[in-house]
Amino acid sequence: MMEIMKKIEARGEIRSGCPINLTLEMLGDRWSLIIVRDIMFGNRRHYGDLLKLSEEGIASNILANRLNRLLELGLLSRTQDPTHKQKAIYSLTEPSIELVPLLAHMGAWGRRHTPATRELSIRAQLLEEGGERMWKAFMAELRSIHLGAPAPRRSVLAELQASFEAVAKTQAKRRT
Amino acid sequence: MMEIMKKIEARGEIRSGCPINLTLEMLGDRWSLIIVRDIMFGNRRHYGDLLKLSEEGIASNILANRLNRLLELGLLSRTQDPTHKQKAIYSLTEPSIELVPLLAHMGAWGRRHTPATRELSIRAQLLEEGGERMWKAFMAELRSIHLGAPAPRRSVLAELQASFEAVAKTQAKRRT
DNA sequence: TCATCCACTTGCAGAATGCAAGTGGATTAA
DNA sequence: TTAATCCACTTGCATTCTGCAAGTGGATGA
Repeated sequence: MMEIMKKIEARGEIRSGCPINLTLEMLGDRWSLIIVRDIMFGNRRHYGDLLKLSEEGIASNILANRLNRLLELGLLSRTQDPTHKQKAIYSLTEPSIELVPLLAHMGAWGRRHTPATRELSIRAQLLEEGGERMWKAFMAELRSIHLGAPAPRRSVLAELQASFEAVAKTQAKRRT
Repeated sequence: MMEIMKKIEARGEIRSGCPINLTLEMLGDRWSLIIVRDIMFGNRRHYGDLLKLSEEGIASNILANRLNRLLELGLLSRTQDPTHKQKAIYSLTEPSIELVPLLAHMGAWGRRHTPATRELSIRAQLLEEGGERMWKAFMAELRSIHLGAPAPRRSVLAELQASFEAVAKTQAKRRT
């Protein structure tokens, strides 16, 4: 926790000791949480995946910059992909896994107050309806995927993905 | 809801229909949520209050720009102060009042993962411990203050303020 | 062997940020 | 009545950030 902020502190960026302000200093830009979201819900683990599959079209230099920043802040970790010398694997850390409730609330708020598409909202809807119980299960699953913890029985990721694909299919039909 | 985003849509800023992304397009910068926080928890209702009492030292042009943006997005409303022809009163709207759970979570996360000061964390701690029950009561109070709804019995704002002042007092002693 | 993949980097134009100073009208204290 | 102050911003300007397009050098696969 203390070490997380040392870099930011060193940069002289801290404007106040308010926890909301400090959270915004770490994550309050257009891309950092988008990247965390893609790693968390989309299981994108490589730079190339994050770049090419990006729904919002992040620029390559911005992606590189933000990944480095998130590494420095301790919100991501980076390891070698054993199958490919040039591939790096980005993983969530405990602090970023604990962003699950925050992202769930952001999704819930966005679903109510922005023109989010049904296709891209279904995960947020499930997560909202699932409540804290589901968030806990999801966090346990993320700890298994990203931190090597034992795998839990329930796979929230699979549930979310199944619903997304079901909706995507009906939406595709509707479009024909 | 639809109208809220029309301005953003018109600006051609929408990058995807994901609710998390759209929430970030509205609020994902260094200052917008800080302003909402100050109006919500600090009951700052005038431009001058927001500027001079700002813990983080927001610049006057940025404040003006963000207030306008938040007005356009429907996250704030502006009325005349009847006691002073030049004074404007900024109020929260239903969408911004519904940011309470999000801000509560941000405070909770920040308390755990950033070097927030005890003095500025006490409100976040109370709000975290109070849980959804307290958030609901707080939102009812905000609807009374900002939207003219009937006043609820419980004043969460008073509770938060009392605790903050108690901590501020002991912190002041400790500093002597 | 050679095209492709990989994680970035570089150059550059335009936009956003932030500091300091100013604006003109309304209010208040002497 | 007059002068100082308050009020909600605005303006000018230097610095930083953003985002597009193109490129880099080494590893991989056909």
